[in-house]
Amino acid sequence: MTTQADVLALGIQPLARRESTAEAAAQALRSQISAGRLAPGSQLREEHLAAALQVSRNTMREAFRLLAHEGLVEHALHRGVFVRMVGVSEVRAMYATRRLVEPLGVRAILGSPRAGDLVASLGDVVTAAEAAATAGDWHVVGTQDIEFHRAIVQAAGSTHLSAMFSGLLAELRLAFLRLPDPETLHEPFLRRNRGLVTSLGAGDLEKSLGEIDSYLADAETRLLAVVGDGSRP
Amino acid sequence: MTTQADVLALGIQPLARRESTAEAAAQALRSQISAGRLAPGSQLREEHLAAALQVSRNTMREAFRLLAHEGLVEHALHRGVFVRMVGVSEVRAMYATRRLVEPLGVRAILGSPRAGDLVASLGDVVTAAEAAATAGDWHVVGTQDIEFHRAIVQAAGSTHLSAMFSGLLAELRLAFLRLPDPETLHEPFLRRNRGLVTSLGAGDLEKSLGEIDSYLADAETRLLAVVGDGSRP
DNA sequence: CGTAGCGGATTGTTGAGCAATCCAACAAGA
DNA sequence: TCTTGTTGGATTGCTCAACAATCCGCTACG
Repeated sequence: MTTQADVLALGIQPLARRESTAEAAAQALRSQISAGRLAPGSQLREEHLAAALQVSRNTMREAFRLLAHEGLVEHALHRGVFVRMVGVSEVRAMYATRRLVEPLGVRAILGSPRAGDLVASLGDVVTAAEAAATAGDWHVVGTQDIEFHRAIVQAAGSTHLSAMFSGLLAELRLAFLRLPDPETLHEPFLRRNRGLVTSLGAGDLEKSLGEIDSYLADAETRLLAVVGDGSRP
Repeated sequence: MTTQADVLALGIQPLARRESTAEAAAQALRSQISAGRLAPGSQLREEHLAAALQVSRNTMREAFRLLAHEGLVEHALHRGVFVRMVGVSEVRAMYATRRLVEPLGVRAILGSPRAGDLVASLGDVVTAAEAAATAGDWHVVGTQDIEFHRAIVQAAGSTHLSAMFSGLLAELRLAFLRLPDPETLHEPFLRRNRGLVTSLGAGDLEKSLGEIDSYLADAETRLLAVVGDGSRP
């Protein structure tokens, strides 16, 4: 006989709830946006998209709300929803946040008893990115770069911080979309991420923090150079 | 003639956009929840509330989405929306986050050239809370306590962090609702907040961080003692 | 040149309706 | 008695059609 206690002891969790139609529609838009097929600044008309995805206008609106909360689109009352335009001020804000948050992850990693495991899995991510770079797949490199930093913040152990940071990274991906030449941006970061893994592996807190800081300063500068030239300065 | 540049120079902002009906409905529920009239765990039936607020069911559902994203209610597919139940694990997560984030604010305040102004306005908040305590209005004391810590995090200068923290504090208010005796919880914190203002005013970073840390440890312990006894342990 | 209206297009909101799902109560079987 | 179907009512998920409110580009006018 299995008691309720037994079930709990097994660590069984409530099953992942199926996705609603609105969530599915949102996911469809999400992939279109992150693939760059829906350009930043372009308007998403509910009637048009509802017809394309074969859902009702109301459901479409619900999907828009989801995306708006994630920061992927902007909702202007009575005017419509637009793919988020990431400008100079947004990039500045994102990197201000990263400068505050990522060091927390670095400190947590080095202070953790499982520091070895954490650094090893970070190394795996960089290795995957390096392989993708060799293959010339810069889109994957970008994805792995984002994954790398998400993992760092995750190590801080705060669900709230992780959730916020995931949203920030999704926003950041919007900025990456504006890059004419992904290689120029991502190639140097690959080396920086590898360097960070090395200094983390050596347990050198000061050097690790320095690496993060220079990574962020460099990334911000490069992004601003590109975004600043955009249609909306 | 007033040009667009003139307008921008004056710092004039786009007029406060009127709220949509859904937002208004959400606001109504928000105040009901934070006033404790909608008990945590209770179900919100769309048809019933739509009738009460005299909006359509669709609009009501949109309001639910807004609240769900804020973490005030939980949405279970095909089962309905429920006022968020804050349990032991949620409280632990909230304070883990606060322990990471609030020190960032404290460091930012002491590192700012406007440290004096910042500390002064923090002092005003505590003063207001002390006045409310004298008057026996513990609900206001709680509000000011939350405002105090929101201001600290705001000083870190990250819009992302501030937004996340505001959500966290709204969640925290849900936990406060479960307190049978608000005075017991809030009274000691009043003194701690005053102490923090003092050490901030003295420019003592170590002491300030210590104050924050002991405030958080104390608050977590007290909240866990109450929440742990709740219906959902 | 600036602006005040006009009209089409789009969004905001409503209400009704039906399918899908949940849940509590009951019935059947070991 | 305990477990396992089954069923019916209640509630949510989604759609559809319609109308009101609002925005925006256009035109005409001073």
